[in-house]
Amino acid sequence: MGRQPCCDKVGLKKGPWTAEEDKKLINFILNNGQCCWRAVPKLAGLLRCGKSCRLRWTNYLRPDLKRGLLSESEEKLVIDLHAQLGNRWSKIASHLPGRTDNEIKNHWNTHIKKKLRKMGIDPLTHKPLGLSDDLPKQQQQQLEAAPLAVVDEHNEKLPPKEDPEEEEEAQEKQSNPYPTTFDPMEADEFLSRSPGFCTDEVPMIQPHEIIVPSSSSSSASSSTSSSASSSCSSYSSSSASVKAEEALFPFMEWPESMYLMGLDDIMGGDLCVDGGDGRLSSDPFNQYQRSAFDQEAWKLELF
DNA sequence: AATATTCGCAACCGCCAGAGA
DNA sequence: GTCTCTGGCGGTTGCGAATAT
Repeated sequence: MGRQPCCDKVGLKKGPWTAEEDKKLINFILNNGQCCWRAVPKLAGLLRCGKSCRLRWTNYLRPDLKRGLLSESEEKLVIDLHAQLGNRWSKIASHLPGRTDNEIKNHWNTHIKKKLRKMGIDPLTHKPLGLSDDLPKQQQQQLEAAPLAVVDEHNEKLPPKEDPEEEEEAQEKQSNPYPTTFDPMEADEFLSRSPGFCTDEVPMIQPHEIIVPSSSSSSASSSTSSSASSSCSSYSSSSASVKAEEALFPFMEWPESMYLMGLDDIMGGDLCVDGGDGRLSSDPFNQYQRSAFDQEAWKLELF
C-alpha cells in the first residue's frame, strides 16, 4: 500500500503563482494563521496543493523575508556554516534571519560555489582544490590538519577562547550575529562589527509612516483577538506587523501601542520609502501588494 | 536585429522523520 | 509495533531574463 499523495492533484494548478493567488494566500494566512497546510488551499480558495502553498509562503510571501542579494557578511556566514554543516540548508538558514533555505541554496549554487572555485577552494570540502591529486601526501596531511579557519568580519582569525562560557557566547555571536534586545552600546558594537553592513539594507522609516492600529477598526481588532490565542504559529493577523518588525529590527523593542507600517513595504521586505531603492517600484509583486494591503484595517495617523 | 547560450531563481518532486491513532 | 498523515528538507527542473555571438 503506497502513501497517499499530499493532495488530490487532479485539476490543481502548477507553475508560477499569480498576484491574485498570492493575495488570496496572504489574506488567508494573515487572518487565520498557519495551520494544516493541506486545508489551506481549499479554505483560501486556491487551486494549489498545500505543499505548494507552504513553499510559496515560506519562500516568498512571509513578512519577515529579506529580499535582495546576500551581503558579504551573510555570504561569509553561509560559507562558514556550510563548512560545519554541509548542505543542511535549513539549518544554515536558521542562522540568517529573513533568509530562506531555498534562497541560500540557490545563492550557494549560483554564486558562492563559483567564487570559492575561483579562489581555489573546493566548495564541497572547503579545502584547496586539487588536494587529492596534485599535492604530495605530506603536504596534503598538513593542509587537512588545518582546514579553513573560521574568520571574523574583519577576516582575522578568531583566537581560541580560554573560558568555555566565553567561547560558547562567541559561538552564539558567530551563529547569530543579531542582538535580540535593544541596547544602544550593543547596537553600535553590532554595526561596527559589520563593515559589510550596507545602508541599502536598512529599512528607512519616515515619521509619516508610523501608524497606529485603529481601536475602532473592526477587522484588525477583531481578528487580533480571535487569532492571538490560536495555536497556529507565527503570522496570525494579530501580530503580523509586529512580528515582521521584530524580524526586521531584531534589536529594537517596540512600544506596544505603536506599530510601524506600512505593511505593504514590510510584506515586500523593503521598507525603503517611495521605492527609493528602485526595487520596490520595479517589483510587480510589491506593486500589487501595495494595493492589496491598502489598509482597510489600519487607520493612518500622523505621529 | 535576430538567434543562441548562459544564468538565476521560483517551483516542483521525492524522500524522510515525527506525531498521533 | 504498525500504519497513516503532515510538515519539512534537499536535489532538480524549467522558464524568463540577460548576455554573447
